[in-house]
Amino acid sequence: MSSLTRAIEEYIHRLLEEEEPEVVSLRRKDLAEHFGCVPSQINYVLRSRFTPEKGFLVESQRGGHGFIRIARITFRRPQERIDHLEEIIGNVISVQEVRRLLTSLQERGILSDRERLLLEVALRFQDELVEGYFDLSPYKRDMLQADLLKRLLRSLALC
Amino acid sequence: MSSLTRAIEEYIHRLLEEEEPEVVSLRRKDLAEHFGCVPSQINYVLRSRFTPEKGFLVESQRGGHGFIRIARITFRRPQERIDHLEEIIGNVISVQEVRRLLTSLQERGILSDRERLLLEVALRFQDELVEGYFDLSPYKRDMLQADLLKRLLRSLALC
DNA sequence: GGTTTCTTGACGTTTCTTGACCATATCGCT
DNA sequence: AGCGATATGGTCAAGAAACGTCAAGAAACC
Repeated sequence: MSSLTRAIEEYIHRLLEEEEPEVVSLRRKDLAEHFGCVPSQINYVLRSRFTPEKGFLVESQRGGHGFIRIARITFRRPQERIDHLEEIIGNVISVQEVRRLLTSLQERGILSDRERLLLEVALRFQDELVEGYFDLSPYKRDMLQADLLKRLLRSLALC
Repeated sequence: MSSLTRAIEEYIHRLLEEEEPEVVSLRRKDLAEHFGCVPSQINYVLRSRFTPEKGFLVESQRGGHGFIRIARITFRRPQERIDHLEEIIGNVISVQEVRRLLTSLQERGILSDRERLLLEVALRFQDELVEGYFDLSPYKRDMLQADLLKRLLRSLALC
């Protein structure tokens, strides 16, 4: 009784691995039929799993010969990756968003297990400090968290 | 007899030991049923026993087909080595001393370049934060840095 | 006896699935 | 070229299925 969303996600990932230019094109209706679900389920999978934060771009076109095209974002220079990360993190980031981002980076092999652990501990420590010691508002805490995260990830992107 | 929490903790530890890549995935509801307790008890066990500081990463997802995944990152180490680690970092007070320890760990190949970088950046960031925002005395700042570094090193169970 | 840790349960939030209804691109016919 | 028909894909909301949070009281610890 595995999840439908996960099955579709894995299917698309497999397609991407096979394709050479790391782009796949597919029909929403066909894919939905293949999995025996409503077409809008495909949109849900794309919206939740193939986001820019996870390193994907999705384009589509309606009408006759319509299509959905999914591409991996690739970075030529480290600076591009840094810019992308900073854009995603923004000025404020919640604990949950941090989790998701780190999980994604780990899955993509950008972060090792131990590096992730260090990031988690550093973020937790700062959060404890800022909450317990200095009693800042949750919003301020999320701001400081974004700052720390950006700083840490930027340092890694450079080596 | 506060055995419930311990029983659940041991159960999860046993699962982790069986697994090859030390990761287990479980259903909160099932586990709670298995132990005849409320589901939130599982959260308590995870929060208190499977923290990043202790070398674990916990991820979860809500909603249909939700799950809780627990990964053990740091190696199992004999108690004497853990004691040894405690002995070394427990006595560290100044940032200088911790720096020396870091360099030594790095030279011995126990800490990677990237990991060292993360530690340095986290350290510097916290110091700037504490100095600029909260205006603590240099002595206090030094202590907080040492605390952070000790926490990070412990999480990796290095030594 | 006071403090920390544990246990429970009420209430909150997120994720997934489905379906009705909306928007738009292409084609074929005038 | 214009226009309707057809073929796609998009959005949104509702309901169900998990998991999370928080606070109060009990138990254990010192």
